[in-house]
Amino acid sequence: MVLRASLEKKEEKERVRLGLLRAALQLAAAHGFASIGLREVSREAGIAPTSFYRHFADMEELGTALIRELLGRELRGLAERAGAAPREALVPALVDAALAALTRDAELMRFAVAERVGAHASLRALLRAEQAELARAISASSGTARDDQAPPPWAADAAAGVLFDFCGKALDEAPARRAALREPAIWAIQQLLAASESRP
Amino acid sequence: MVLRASLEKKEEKERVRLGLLRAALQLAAAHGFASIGLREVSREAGIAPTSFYRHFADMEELGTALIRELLGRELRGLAERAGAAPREALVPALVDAALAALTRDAELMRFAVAERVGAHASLRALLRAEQAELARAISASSGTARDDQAPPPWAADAAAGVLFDFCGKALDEAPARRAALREPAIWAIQQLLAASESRP
DNA sequence: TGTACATCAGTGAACGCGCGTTCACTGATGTAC
DNA sequence: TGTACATCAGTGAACGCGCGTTCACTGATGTAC
Repeated sequence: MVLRASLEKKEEKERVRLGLLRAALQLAAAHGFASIGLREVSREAGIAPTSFYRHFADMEELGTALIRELLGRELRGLAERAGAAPREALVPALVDAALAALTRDAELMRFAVAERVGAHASLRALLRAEQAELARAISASSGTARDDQAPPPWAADAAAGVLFDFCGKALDEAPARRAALREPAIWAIQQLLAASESRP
Repeated sequence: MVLRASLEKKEEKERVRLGLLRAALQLAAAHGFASIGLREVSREAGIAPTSFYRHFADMEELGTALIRELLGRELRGLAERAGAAPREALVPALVDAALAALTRDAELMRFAVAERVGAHASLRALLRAEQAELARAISASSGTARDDQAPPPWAADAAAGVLFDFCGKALDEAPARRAALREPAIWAIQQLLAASESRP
C-alpha cells in the first residue's frame, strides 16, 4: 500500500512534468523556443508559474529535457525502423520514417530542426550529438561489402544533415505536398552513402 | 547645394538604419533573433526606442531587410567567387568563400543559418528563396558536358543545404578548428554535384 | 495501532523591470512664391 | 533675395502589460517510533 501510493505520487509529478514539456513544444512551434517564457508554458500546462520551479530550474533545462527524453526516443525509433528494412531499402525506409515522425509529432520535429542551429549553445551541442548518434546508426546499417568502396566516415553525418534539412522543408509544406520532397531527399542521401565508385 | 543637402540627409538616415540592422545582428547572434525586441535594438544602435518606427514597422520587417539587403549581397558574392574559379575547383572555391564569409561577418551568417528554420515563417520563406537562388548559380557553374550524366535538378539545392549545414557547424568551432570541417563539406557537395555514373 | 514529524508539489501575493506603443513636440532641412 | 509653410527623423513622458523570481504558506503523503 505504501509503495502503491508512492508510485502514484511520482506518476502524478511525471504527468505534470510531461504537460510542461508538451506545452513548451506547442508554444515553441508557434513562436520559437527562444521567445517563450516559463509563465507562458506554465499557463499552457495549467499550473501556477511558481510551480514550474518544482520541475525545472529554467527554460534551458526544460529544453535539454526535451532533447534527452522526447527527441532521443524519436530518433532512436527512426534508426531502428530504417535498420529493420532490407539493406537496399535503407534510405527510403529512413526518409519514410522521418515523414511519419513529422506527421505524428510535428511540434517535436520543428523544435529539433530549429534548435539544432538555435540560440542556446547547449541545446545546439546536445542536438549535434543526437545527430551524430543517428549518423552512427545509419552508418552501421549501410556498410558495403568491399571496404575500398566504402564512403568516408563523415558521409553518414552529412546524410543525417540532409535528413534534418528535409524535415525542415517538409514542415513548411502541407502534408499532401510533402511527397514531392521525398524523392530528392532519398536521392541525395543515397548519393552520399553510395560507394564512391566515381572517385577511385 | 539643395541637392547636396538632400543627399546628406538621406545618407544620415541610411546610416542610422544600417546601425539598427547591425545592432540586431549582433544581439541576434547572442540571444537569437526571436527573443530580441525593438527597445533592445534601438538602445544598442544609440537611438530612442520611438525612433525605431521611423525605419521599420516592427522586428519582422527589420528581419526581412537583413535578408534582402545584407544577406542577399553576401550570397551573391559567394556564388560569384565560386563561379570565377575553374570548373573543377568550383566546390573548394565555394566552401572557401563560405569560410571567408563566416570570418568576415559571423553574425550575419549565424542569422542566416538560424532563421532558415527559425520562428518567423516569412523569414524562412525568404531564406529558402535565397538558398534556391544560390543553388541556381551553383547549378549554372557546374554543368557537365554530357546531359545523360547530369545530376537531377534538385542536386544543387541539396548541395546548398549542405553548405548551410557546414556554416552552422563551423560557427560553433573556433576558427582554427574549422579547417577540419572543410574536407567533409567539399566531399559531400562534390558527391551531390557529381555526374551520377554509379546509377546508369 | 496511533502519534508526531518530515517531505514536497502546488499556490497566491508581491516585487521590480523591460517591453511595445501612443502622443505631442522639436528643430533641421526642403519647397513655393 | 527673403519669407512662409511643409516635411520628417528624432525625442521624452506616459500607458498598461507580462515577465522572472522570492516568499511564506497549504495540504496530502511518507516515515519513525
